[in-house]
Formats: sequence, C-alpha cells, structure tokens
Amino acid sequence: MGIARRDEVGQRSETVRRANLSAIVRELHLSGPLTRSELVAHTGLTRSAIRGLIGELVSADIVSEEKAEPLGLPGRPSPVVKPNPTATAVLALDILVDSSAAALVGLGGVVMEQVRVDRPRGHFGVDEVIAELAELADTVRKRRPDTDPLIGVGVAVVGMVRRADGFVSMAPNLGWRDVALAERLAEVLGTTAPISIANEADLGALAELRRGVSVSAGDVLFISGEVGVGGGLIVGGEALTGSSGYGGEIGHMPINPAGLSCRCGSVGCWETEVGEEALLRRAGRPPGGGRQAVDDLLRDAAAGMPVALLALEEEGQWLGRGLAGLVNVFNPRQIVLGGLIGRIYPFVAELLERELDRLALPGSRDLVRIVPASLGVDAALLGAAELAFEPLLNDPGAWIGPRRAAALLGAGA
Amino acid sequence: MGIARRDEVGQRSETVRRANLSAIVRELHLSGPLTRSELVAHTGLTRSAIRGLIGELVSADIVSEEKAEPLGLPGRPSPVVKPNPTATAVLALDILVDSSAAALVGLGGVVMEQVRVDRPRGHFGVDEVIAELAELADTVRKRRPDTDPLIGVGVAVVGMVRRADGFVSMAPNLGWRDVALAERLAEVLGTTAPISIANEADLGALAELRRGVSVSAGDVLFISGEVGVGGGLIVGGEALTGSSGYGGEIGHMPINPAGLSCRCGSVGCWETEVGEEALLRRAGRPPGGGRQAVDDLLRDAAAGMPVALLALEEEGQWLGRGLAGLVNVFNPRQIVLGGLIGRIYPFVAELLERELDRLALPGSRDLVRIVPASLGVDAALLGAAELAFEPLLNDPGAWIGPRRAAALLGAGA
DNA sequence: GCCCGATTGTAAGAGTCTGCAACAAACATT
DNA sequence: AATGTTTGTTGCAGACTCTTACAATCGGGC
Repeated sequence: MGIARRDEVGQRSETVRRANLSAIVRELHLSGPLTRSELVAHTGLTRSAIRGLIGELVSADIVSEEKAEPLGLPGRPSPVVKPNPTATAVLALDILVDSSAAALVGLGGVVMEQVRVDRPRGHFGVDEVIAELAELADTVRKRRPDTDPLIGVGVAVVGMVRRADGFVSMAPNLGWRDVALAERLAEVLGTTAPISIANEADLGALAELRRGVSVSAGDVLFISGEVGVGGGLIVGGEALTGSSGYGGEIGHMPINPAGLSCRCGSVGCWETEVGEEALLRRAGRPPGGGRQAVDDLLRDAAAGMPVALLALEEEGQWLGRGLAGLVNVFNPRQIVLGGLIGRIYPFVAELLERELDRLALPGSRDLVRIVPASLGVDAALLGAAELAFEPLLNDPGAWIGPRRAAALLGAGA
Repeated sequence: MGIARRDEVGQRSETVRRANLSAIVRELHLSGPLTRSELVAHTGLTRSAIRGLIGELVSADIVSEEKAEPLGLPGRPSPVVKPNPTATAVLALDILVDSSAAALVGLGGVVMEQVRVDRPRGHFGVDEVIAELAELADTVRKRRPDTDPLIGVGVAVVGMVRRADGFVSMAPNLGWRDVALAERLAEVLGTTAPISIANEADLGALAELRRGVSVSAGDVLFISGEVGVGGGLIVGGEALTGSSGYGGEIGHMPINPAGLSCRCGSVGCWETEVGEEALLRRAGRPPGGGRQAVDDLLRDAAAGMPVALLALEEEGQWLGRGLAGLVNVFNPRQIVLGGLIGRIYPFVAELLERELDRLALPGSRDLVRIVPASLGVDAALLGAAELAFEPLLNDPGAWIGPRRAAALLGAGA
C-alpha cells in the first residue's frame, strides 16, 4: 500500500518456512479440516515437510490432529488436521446503518458467538456507538472466556476508513467526521490484540470472496447498496484499498450532470440515482422509510403495481449504466450485488443483462456474470473477522514462540 | 489474473535463491549500475550471498563487473555491477494512432536502436500494419546483430488486448476487430522469443512507473488521451489488467446521459466529452484535424483567443468531473496526464485542482497530485520493453542454464 | 485367519541456501 | 610508512526442505 518499498527485498531461508506455514494455515482456514495427505497434495510439499510444520502448529495450539475414521479405502489412514478455533479466535465488530454487531470467530471461519442489536437510523455520537460496541463485545467474550487471548480485532464501518491507523474520515450515515476509531476502541475493549478497521463494503467483498459466492474468483466487483452505495473491489484475488484505504467509493462516480446534489457535495453521483432514496422517490414514497419501506415497495411490485414496477425499471437502467462503466474500467469476472441492490436484483436481472449488452465493451462484457450476494446482513461482520485473521494467515510463525508464552502467562494470572 | 490458484503454494529453498536473483536483477534494471556494496544495502542480503549470486549472473552474461574508479573515499573500492544490454535485449514495438515504432532495449532500460514511422490516421488492414512492423523490427535488428538472441518481444497497441494470448478484441482507431496479433507477429518476426502484448495506455503507465514521473509511486492513474481516452492503472505497484486484460477503459465510463453517442455503441462516454473531437467541436473547428489542429488551438488559446479559451475551460470541467469519480473509486496518489490531455494540462491545471476540491471526497482528494506525463510519444514503446523484460526480472534463473546453451548454439551455427 | 498391495506416517542423511566471523585487499589520511 | 576504513573472500554453522528407506495401518483375496 502506498509507496512501493524496494528495500529489504532479500529473502532468507527462514522465509521459506514462514511461507510454508502460512500456506498450510491459509489452506485450512479456507477449506476447513483436511487430512495430512490432502495438505501434501494441495501445497506440493513433501510428507516430511508437512510433518514438521504441522507438528509446530500443533504444539502452538493453532491446529489439532485427530485420528481419521476409516473411509473404506486401502492404505494407511491419514490423520485429520483441523483448526483450533478457541486458540485462534478473533473479535469481529460491525457498525452498519441501522445495527451493530459483535462476533467471536475462530480459524476456519467458525462463528462461535454472535450478537446484533438494531439501532434507529440517524446520527449518533461517537461515544454512544463505542459504548454499545464495548457492551456487545463484552457479552460475547463472557460467553466464551476460553477464547482469550484474542488473535486480533476486526471492525467494519459504514464510512471511509484510512486503513493504516483505523481513522474514519467520514461516515455520513452516522454523522461522523474525523474519528480516530481504532484508538477509541483500544481504550474500551480491554485487549492488546491489534485492531484493524475497514469499510463495510470492502469487508463484504472480502467475506463473499472467502466464504460466499466469490470463492475462487479473482476479480470481483462487490456492490453494497443501502442508504448510500458502497463498493468493494477484488483485483487479482486481493482487495483494492487505494493509497490510503479510501478506495472503492463507487457510489460517488459522477453519472448524471443534470442530477441531484449529493451528500458528498458533488452533483449527480451514482448513489443519487440508485440509492434507497432514489428508489422511493421514483415510486412516489417518502424518503427515509428504511428497509421496511423498500420491502413494501418490492411487495407491491411483485403484486404488479405499475408505479412500483416503473420505479424499479428506472432504477435498473441507472444501475446498468453505472455497472457498464465499472465493467469497462475493471474488467471483473463477477459482479456481486448486496444489500438493497441485492434485494431488488430479481426484479431487474434481465434488464441489467440487456443494459450491459448495450453499453459495455464486448471484450469485458462477455465474461462477466452478475450474481446476488449470499451472506446477507452479516457479510461485513464476517469480513471483519477475515481482516483480523490476516496477520495470523500471513505469518503463523509469529504466534508460535511468543504466543505460547502469552498463553501461559494468561493461565497463570 | 483470472482464477486464483491455491495450488502449488509450497516454497522450497530454491525459491529463495530465485527471489534473491530476481531482486538483484530488478534493482539493477531500475536503478542502473550499482556497486556490490550498494546492492548489499539495497537488498539487505549479506556480502557473501551477493557474491555468489552476482557470480552466477556474470557467468550467464546477464551482468558484468568492472573495477571501480577510486572515488576519493577511504576503504576498498567496490566493483560496479552493470547490466549487460546486448545479452539481455528485448524488441519493443508499438502501434499508435498515427505512427508505429520499433526499438531494441537492453536491461537497465538502455535504448540501443529506435525507428518510428508516421502513418496517416484512419483504418488500416492488419496485414499492412504487420508488414510495417516486421520491416521496422528488421531494420533495428540488422543494425545490432549482437543483440541476438532476444529475451522477449513486447508490443503496445491502441486497442483492447487480451493479455493471455495477445488477442486484440477491438481497435477502433485502426478499424480492427478480433485479431490474433501475437500469432500473426510470431509468424513474421522470425524469433522464438515470447511475445507479450498489451494496451498502449497500460504500457504508458508502466513506462512512467519505471522510467518516468511515477517512479516510487504505488497507486497511479495514468490517462492517455488521443482520439479516444485510455487509462492505465497502477494498484499497489502493479498494473491493473482485469480478469482478461481488458481493464482500464476509463474513456468509456458513462458520464453524461444526455451526451453524444460513442463509437463503442454507448451514449455519453467520458471520451465523447474530453477526447480530441470534443475539444475541436467546442472550439468550432472541424473534427479529424489531428495533432496539428490541437496544437493550433492551443496556440490560439495562448494568444488569448476567447473561443479557444472557452473550449479549454469546458474541456477542463468535464475532465475534472471524470477525474473526481476516478479518484473516489481508486484513491490514487498520483494522476498522470499523457497525450492530448497532457498537452492541454498547462491551460487547465488550476481549474482541475478546483474541480477536484469541489467534487472529490476529502479523504481521497487530499493526497492526490496531478502531474503531466514525462515520456512523450515513446511512453508506450518503453512500456512495451518493460513488459518484455518482466519474465527475466521475475526469474533470472531461467536464463542461466538454458540461456547459455542457446547462446552457444547460436554461435556455433 | 493369513498374506498381499496400497497408502501414508516416521526417521535419518544429503543438498541447498544464507548468515556469521575472521582474514585479506585496496584505498585515504597523517 | 603506519593506521584506520571499507569491502571482497573464505570457511563454517544453521535452517530448511527433499530423498530414500522403513514401519504402520487399512482393504481385499485366498
């Protein structure tokens, strides 16, 4: 991220071990429990290498080995290696438009505990929300004290987040500006685990990539539409964050110079044409109705009410127009529609395909597939967990020496 | 690119050697000749490791060592390691709107030979252009027969290119559709070196990143404006190609639903508002005048002619509006303006900054800097060379055993 | 119930790579 | 000419994985 460092590029032989440990843990995290011999096949390492590495992971409590059930196949059965969720737990938090949540998630993506509380829409003080999060976190952690100490904390926020230090530059849906969220959370959470914060749509995209409909896709455009429209971009299997982590604000592409003025200060942004407010306005309904109002509209459309159908058609046209532009710029293989936009997808699916045929460049258009998101409200929460796992996945070795010491200290206290 | 392979991720100790060789060669390619001790400092490797690796590179003729001139400093002088351009030469070709070129470039970016021929604008048969390129290639290669055998061939084309196999899906400025360019070139060039092809703007961005104004920048948006508007995106130090290599077509973002119809079949694409034709139209001049017509317009503007100034102002507003959207989506650190857009930059610089202040999101806007491109017409050609170097930079080891054998064979024949 | 083939874990030795430390070489300064 | 500084050279040790041979555990067939 940011400036490319051409420093310290030299590799040492220790690097190999780190990379191999990382490959094994990542594989287990993504695919779930695997036998040793499956790991041999997946990683290309030899049995002896796997043996040594697994041994180390076992002794650090990151994974455990179990005798395999006989499968009815010839040959010696291979022990099953499974992630040890309690010793590798992360705390995931999210701050959405109208709810907050906390969850404890273990390696492999196992959700051990989860709480979500609704919150009316509107502006909320930073203190208020942080207190709410601290309480949620306390609730889940008290239910599972065996997950201490935590590997990390991941947070999803509806707003623009600078990744390096978890600074929220702007969160219009909450009425926030310039909040040092990571610092504030560190004070109240009572854990020394590192805190990573990112945008809700970015993390929704990550969750779909790891656990949802984008598994095994490398170039994905994820759209999360609620009040505003956010975007998460996966490029070559990795999240596009931009130079400071503010990237992906596709809701603020200028699309209609004759359009309405946007909360961001510009005019005719995409979200003024495809956001929740635009949809309700076109159907002649009052703004601010939230999820309920949109569901009513969709029910009316399903019942054949002309105003509702017309509103959805217009929505679909603007959606298609914006998507075509994004397809031309990113050439993704998959477009994932989440939130509001995922809910209206069934009504506009054919229209969207037609608009892409008409407006997008053939080379890029041909391969792209539009699909609805699969993880629902919890997408960002799961993504926050994935974000928190990242350091462990990249360098499990760091948890092997020191971590044991820390665990023993914790037990002694 | 494409599907993320989670296969064969295991690393062996040979990997380390490969990575270290790669780091050294890449460092020399980017920074030019360096002393051994500078290499030690840059890579973080030890003197003994550097010694072994350099020795291998020398014996493979990829680099050579020379005694250092005494610099007036105490201590034993460190020998200078310099790339050996003739043994590491690539052939770079470009097919632009109104010219074609060929060059022989050696490791380190040394242009050893170069030819460019102009060509009137308009549609040209594939055979015609390929014959032209073959002749240009022949010319430069005959002048430097010592560069045989070539390391690779890189080609820049004004069109949409599928990177995997060098297939040109569309090149409106040439009137091409679905041309298997890599195959066709392989037939006529008479070399077995691998041929890599990419879009002209993408390679312009790469050239600026390696040799121009974006050196040491990690997230860059490069804009190449001629008849159309192309874009090259650098994300985290690497080119964004999209899933098939068609990415970066920022000229075809929809920006004005009430705008003109575009060559691509859509309506109101960005390039219909900021391309050459739009600029001339606004100044009340006939389209198709090419570079000359634009230069006339700029001269008139410099002389204070109101129509010309007004046309440039409108151009700047549309430019700013599009840039603001791209800044919101990509959060780049730098925007590089090339081609037509680079030439008009002096006239719109302040306006652009104002428009960004007004339209882009604060977090992303704050850090971004707009600069004109530095490499001129040859940007794409230099980028094509960089593209062709890539395999050598990534794995110099592959040229160490086999390459020597090939060189000896060539000498014997 | 025993033997055989298949598959996989285990253990020891070898190979490859880099880091470390001591020494030698080449330069400037005094 | 002596001294200090920087850097190449060399030999040894450490870390890691691969190879190879062997033992363990399964199903199937006689």
